[in-house]
Amino acid sequence: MRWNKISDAVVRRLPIYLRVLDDLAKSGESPLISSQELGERAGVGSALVRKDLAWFGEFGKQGVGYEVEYLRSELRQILNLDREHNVILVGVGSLGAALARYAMRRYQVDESFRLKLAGLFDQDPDKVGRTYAGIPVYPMAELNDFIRKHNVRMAIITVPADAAQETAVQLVNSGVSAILNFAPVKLILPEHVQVANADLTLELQRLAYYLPPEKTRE
Amino acid sequence: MRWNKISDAVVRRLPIYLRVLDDLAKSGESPLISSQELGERAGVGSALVRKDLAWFGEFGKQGVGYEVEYLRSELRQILNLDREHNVILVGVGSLGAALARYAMRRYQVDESFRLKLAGLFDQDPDKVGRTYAGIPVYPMAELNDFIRKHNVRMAIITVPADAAQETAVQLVNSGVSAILNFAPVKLILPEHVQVANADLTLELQRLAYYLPPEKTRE
DNA sequence: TAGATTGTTAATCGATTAACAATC
DNA sequence: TAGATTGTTAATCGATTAACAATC
Repeated sequence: MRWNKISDAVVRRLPIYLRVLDDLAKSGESPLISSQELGERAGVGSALVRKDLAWFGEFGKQGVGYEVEYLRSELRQILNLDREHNVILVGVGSLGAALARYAMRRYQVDESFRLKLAGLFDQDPDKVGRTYAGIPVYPMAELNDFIRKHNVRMAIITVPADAAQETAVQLVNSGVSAILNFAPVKLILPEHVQVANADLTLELQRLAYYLPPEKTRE
Repeated sequence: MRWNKISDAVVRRLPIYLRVLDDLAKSGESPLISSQELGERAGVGSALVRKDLAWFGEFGKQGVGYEVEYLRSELRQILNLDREHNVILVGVGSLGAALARYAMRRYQVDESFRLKLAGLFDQDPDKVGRTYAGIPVYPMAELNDFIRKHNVRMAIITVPADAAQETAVQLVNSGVSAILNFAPVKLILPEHVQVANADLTLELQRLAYYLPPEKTRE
């Protein structure tokens, strides 16, 4: 089954639904959920919930709702989260190191989190050979081989802005097709590569727009 | 001047335009830029660039384009980036500490970055009193006073998921109106509070959707 | 069966793009 | 003046919401 042409707006909501279902499964409140309830918890209208899910199949029962466990497992499959993926991180600065710890803990604690940080890469010889959260740092020269050997399709970029584009191209050339980019740079890459930007500066600057005018100190 | 009702889609692009102009100013390529060129560099259509800017005034000259320096300064004003803002960060785990270093370095290196990390907060007594990148960690009990005293309107949340909602409410009650939230939780807050979610798990799960089917090892 | 809720179609809303007169 | 590019209006596109027949 291939569902081409699902809009990104839809795909972005699927992990949100999944999270609601995970919470529900953990708390064991009810084995069933209506689009109404699911929408409320996800912050989305009920009609939109039904429409989003309907793109992928008929998961509910009229008059009843959706089975939490069933829908959960379907969503995991749709999101490819039913199998493990090796992920690498490039750029082991303080942010990179923090994310490595974060991802690793998550992987160990939550068995449904199937994204495995398999290796870290850095250009600095002083960092190569060290480990963070048990994950070794490799030199950039080994990037290509590592990606191919471990079938890495997903990568996190935490290198400085001026190295980001070059790093991304290397990753893509080696076979990576999904990138979570923390560098404040718009990456220019082939169409088939998916990029998620975690551009904190942009977010902070956007927030600043909404700040109220300076209150003069009384 | 108050421009109510500007859509968030528009506001999100302003910092992108600003970044392009900053780069241009630094490289000194040209004192003028057309909506065409600006759009290309920002990854946006030229008509949209003109429409976005037109919400706030007439910044260009027909037949000529936009003056880089002038438009830059206007955008900074619109985004409230022409004055300094005190920001606090709550939750000094490894991610929080990394972000603190990141923000502080940025503040020191780039004089046009006017967001100043004024304090860190943590519930753990062992962390209180320490400093990160020169910024002291305060106990949660001092949160309220600190926010009022330093006129803090913006905060970064890096506490664990189960503490995020509570933390956010405290911040808002003390006067914070813009939050960058790293906890994997949908915060429920009054309308007037702006929240930017940096939910890495959601981003990674979304990226997983686009991964190609597992290639069987040859 | 009666009540509830899905899946889906039609209506609405909002954002982007195309086009062009105004004008530098 | 001739050429270029803005600011803006109208057309298009896409996403969300409303409504309801189908059906559990």
